[in-house]
Amino acid sequence: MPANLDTDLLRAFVAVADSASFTRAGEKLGRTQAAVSQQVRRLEETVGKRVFERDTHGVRMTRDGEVLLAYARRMLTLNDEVLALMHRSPTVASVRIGTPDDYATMLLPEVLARFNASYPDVMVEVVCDNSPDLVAEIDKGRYDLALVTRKAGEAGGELVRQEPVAWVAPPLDPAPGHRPVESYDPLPLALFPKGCVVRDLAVAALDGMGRDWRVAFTSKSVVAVHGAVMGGLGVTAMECCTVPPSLRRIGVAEGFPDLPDIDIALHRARGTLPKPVRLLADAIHDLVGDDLLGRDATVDRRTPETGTAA
Amino acid sequence: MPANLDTDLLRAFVAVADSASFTRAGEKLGRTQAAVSQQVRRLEETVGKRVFERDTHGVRMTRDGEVLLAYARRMLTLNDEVLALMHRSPTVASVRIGTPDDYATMLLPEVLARFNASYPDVMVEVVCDNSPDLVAEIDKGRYDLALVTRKAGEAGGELVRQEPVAWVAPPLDPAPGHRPVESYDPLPLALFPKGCVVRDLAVAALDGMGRDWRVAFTSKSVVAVHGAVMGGLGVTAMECCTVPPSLRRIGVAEGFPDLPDIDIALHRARGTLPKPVRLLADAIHDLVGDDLLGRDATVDRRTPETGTAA
DNA sequence: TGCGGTCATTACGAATCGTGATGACGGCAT
DNA sequence: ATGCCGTCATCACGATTCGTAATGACCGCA
Repeated sequence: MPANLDTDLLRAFVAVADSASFTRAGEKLGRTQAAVSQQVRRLEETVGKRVFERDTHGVRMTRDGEVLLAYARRMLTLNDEVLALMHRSPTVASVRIGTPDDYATMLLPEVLARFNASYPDVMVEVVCDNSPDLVAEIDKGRYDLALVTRKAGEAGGELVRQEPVAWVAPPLDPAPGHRPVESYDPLPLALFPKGCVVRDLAVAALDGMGRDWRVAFTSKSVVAVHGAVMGGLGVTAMECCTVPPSLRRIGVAEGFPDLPDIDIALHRARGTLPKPVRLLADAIHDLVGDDLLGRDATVDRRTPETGTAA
Repeated sequence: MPANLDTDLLRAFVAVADSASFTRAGEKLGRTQAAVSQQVRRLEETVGKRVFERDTHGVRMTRDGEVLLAYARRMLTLNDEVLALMHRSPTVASVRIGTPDDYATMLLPEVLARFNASYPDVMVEVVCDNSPDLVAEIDKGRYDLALVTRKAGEAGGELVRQEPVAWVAPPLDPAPGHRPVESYDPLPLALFPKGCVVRDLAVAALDGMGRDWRVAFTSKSVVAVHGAVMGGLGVTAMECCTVPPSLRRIGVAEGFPDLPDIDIALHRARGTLPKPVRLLADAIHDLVGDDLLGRDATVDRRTPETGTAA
């Protein structure tokens, strides 16, 4: 609906305003005086107002011209700024990856550190959101990559690795007469908000065995969930690779249902991806998929049954 | 030197960014998809960077594209703003007049009041500066009119009226033994800054009769000079029409030299002036030139000799 | 393997734009 | 008064640009 002011015309207009002369403006612009005259005329036609009072011996600006001049200068400044910005600085290679908070905290730092060691020029931007939203938005081009959780065997994205999920409880309190929180009924849970795949698995498993539960704590932040469990607010379920050593895994021995593994999947934005993006995707496959991370000495991979036998 | 980003191209670029599709952007713009494709290509050529990663099934923005997008939006916002501004509001008739501080204070208010009564729709903007600067700048189009002082009979501008200049001293102090300030030697003067015509006349006249003087006070503001004289800091010279009744005129009786009249001249900007400007110019000629102002009962025109005879 | 969607490319015709010449007008000097 | 020089406006023309329509290449999906 609104017309577009041709930037060339604005440039000519400003030149005339500055030099108070069509002829000198033409010289400054490398154009003929006739060209400048026509440019100003065209500009005046599109704004619908006369911007200069011409006369056989000079040029004066009208009030409307002064208003336009201020805007024209701002527009040209932006024009020049962005051109300088684009032209000087070589495009910095960057990758934008979306991932849930837990992977961003427990999985990615190691990957990014190693990746950065190999490709120090690539800037990586990590955005946290829950997995379903990430999958929905990657097709809109908001991310180059998305490392998300999906239910085992589902479609969508490339499988990076399968990851066991464990129940996690606070450390045992040696005080006499203390009842562990996992024996409460209904069972208090510290969970991620709705939309989290592991949350769905956990409550489905509890429902399947007829165990009552309630949500005692919710946060999108994995460290907050850690803290809540550590503080005794409840138990949680999370991927083994995100369980800190200070917490205690529990399982069938404590009367908890087995939880299926989940997939850690990598989605790529559509289209031909820039090289840095492919490089980071490869690094994720290599480092996350090859058991190099999150399964080392501090957090071993033993199943809860063996690991939590009292 | 810097290239110009065609606003049409920016509009197309933003449309593509918003719709994430060349085809839909084309529909939104009323163009063909092919046209949009070429527009984006041209834009990319002028910025020297690829702004979209295209692909057979969609479009994603590059990092450079995001930078450009922010600027493009700002530029288009300015574009639309100024067009709305220019298109909606009818040009308000306005006149910009430059004049020295003393006329602006003592002469113009009356003129403008009467002018406004006849032409209430015309907005008058008064800018104060000293006469030589005003004359220099009116040719640059900064003013429509300039009402200035010039030496009697000089060229430049239209003579509005001739105005006598008088020496002005503080009221007499009846206290016994008090010496009037005009008898001091060197004579203390309260003057306008350099560039003021009356100032030049005054010091030239004093120098011509060999009287010593010093500048005791300087201000561009006529009321400040009034105050300085009233406070006894010194004497001054000013056009009769700007002498307030509270001050005392002096002249040859007190040993002061006669001062030549000065001209009050009206300059017009070059070119064909808008009607409101011509109307105000006429009003100034009528009201200032016809002795209707500044020479009435409160400040009469009698020469200093008769007016200050003790 | 075709269908339907994407964007890119091409050829061509119309519209635009800048040039160079010319005209009108006013100031200034002769 | 008259001619000269400067201003901006106008005009016709030629080169360029731009948008269209048609076509092609490619990919995902059924």
